[in-house]
Amino acid sequence: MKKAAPTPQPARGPIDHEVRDQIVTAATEHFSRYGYEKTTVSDLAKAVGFSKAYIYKFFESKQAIGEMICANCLREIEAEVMAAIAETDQPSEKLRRMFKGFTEATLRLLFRDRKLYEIAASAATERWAAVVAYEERVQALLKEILQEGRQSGDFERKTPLDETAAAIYLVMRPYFNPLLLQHSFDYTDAAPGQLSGLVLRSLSP
Amino acid sequence: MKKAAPTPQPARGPIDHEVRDQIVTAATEHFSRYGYEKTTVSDLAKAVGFSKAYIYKFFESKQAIGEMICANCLREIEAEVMAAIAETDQPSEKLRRMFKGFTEATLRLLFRDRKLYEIAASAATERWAAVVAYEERVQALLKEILQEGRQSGDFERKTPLDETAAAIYLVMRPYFNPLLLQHSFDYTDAAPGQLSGLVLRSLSP
DNA sequence: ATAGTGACCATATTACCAAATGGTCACTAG
DNA sequence: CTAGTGACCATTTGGTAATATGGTCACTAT
Repeated sequence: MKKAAPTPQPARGPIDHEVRDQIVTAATEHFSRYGYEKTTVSDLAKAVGFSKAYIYKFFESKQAIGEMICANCLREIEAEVMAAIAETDQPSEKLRRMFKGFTEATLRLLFRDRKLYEIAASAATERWAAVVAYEERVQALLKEILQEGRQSGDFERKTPLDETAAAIYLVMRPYFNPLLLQHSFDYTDAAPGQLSGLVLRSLSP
Repeated sequence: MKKAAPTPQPARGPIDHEVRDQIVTAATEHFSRYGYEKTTVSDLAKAVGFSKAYIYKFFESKQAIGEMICANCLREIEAEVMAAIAETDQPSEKLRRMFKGFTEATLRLLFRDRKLYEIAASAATERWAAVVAYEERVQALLKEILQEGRQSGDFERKTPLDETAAAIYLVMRPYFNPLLLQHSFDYTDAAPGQLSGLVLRSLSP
């Protein structure tokens, strides 16, 4: 019962085209150097060597370009966390790493890639498709770990899986949603540990 | 080992003075009707019938007045939640009510008293003394409930109390910090229930 | 001494207009 | 037909001068 995201691929023009990639590359460069707002579509056009109008043959809007970059960014974070998770077999340790990994990666986005954060913030506020998809994937990842833990006997099996997953997601959310994380700087050191602890206690059989 | 809050009573002039109360009354009225930013100190002076300069005999700044109002507001929320908690004896039910009560009260502040929310937001962002004190009181309340539950045998006793309290506080925080709550509207219905459930599972002996 | 204020200052806000930006489209070159 | 664009429009944004606001202080009246 899962409908396609509101804007799965509203892309214009040929999906697979050299110029499209050039635009994305230029946008990544410009957005992360000068920021999303400060970069104009004309800047990107100049960088690619075409006219502004041509950009719009490939992207519906500036936001659509931002959405690409943002999606890449989120995929990167996700990949990093998944790598950390894959290093261990214990479901409980996976949960801990998931928590810590997302917090650190999001934090890095906020500090190291300050400019890109700007996009992520807009994306989260306006609930761009890329963000909705990201959140869904994170929830799916969480559910996988939970199921694995249930099968291995590490986690309790009484509470409905969906409820457990939803609750744990709510616990984690403030630490990988950039908007929320912003208001939790004082806690980012201790929170992942303390909260994984609490969550794992709640999962004990 | 608890130091006094950074600004316990930086109040100017006589603490107990009719005019001070009049100012607070007028400020409550104006702030909740027109908003904190839109209300000028001169407006308050006019409402009270004195000159603007006289206001400053009682308050160090406009923010100090806002802090008063904000503190009242928070005390009200707190009182309401404490009343709901006092209705039951079961520590687990107390926790549930605490969670639900704070969420609903904060939500009401956000919607019904939209104008006052403006102050609460500034207060939370800039960590005014009133907010710091409020957070400390909430944590203390939480600890009380936990200790009660431990003594009655309802809650586990292995995990250090301070750690349990800190973790649960982190779970609750997004729902009674106005800044965070703002980004969680989609979850305010389900979250208190689901999260109390998770927390209580983590507390089971 | 106490209750109270007008006049004043530095900064923040507003109001306004010119320039810049996101976005479209009819059009040309090949 | 395809690749590409200059000219154009409505809306934002940026800059700036005028105004309003937070805050102080020397001062008066009692």
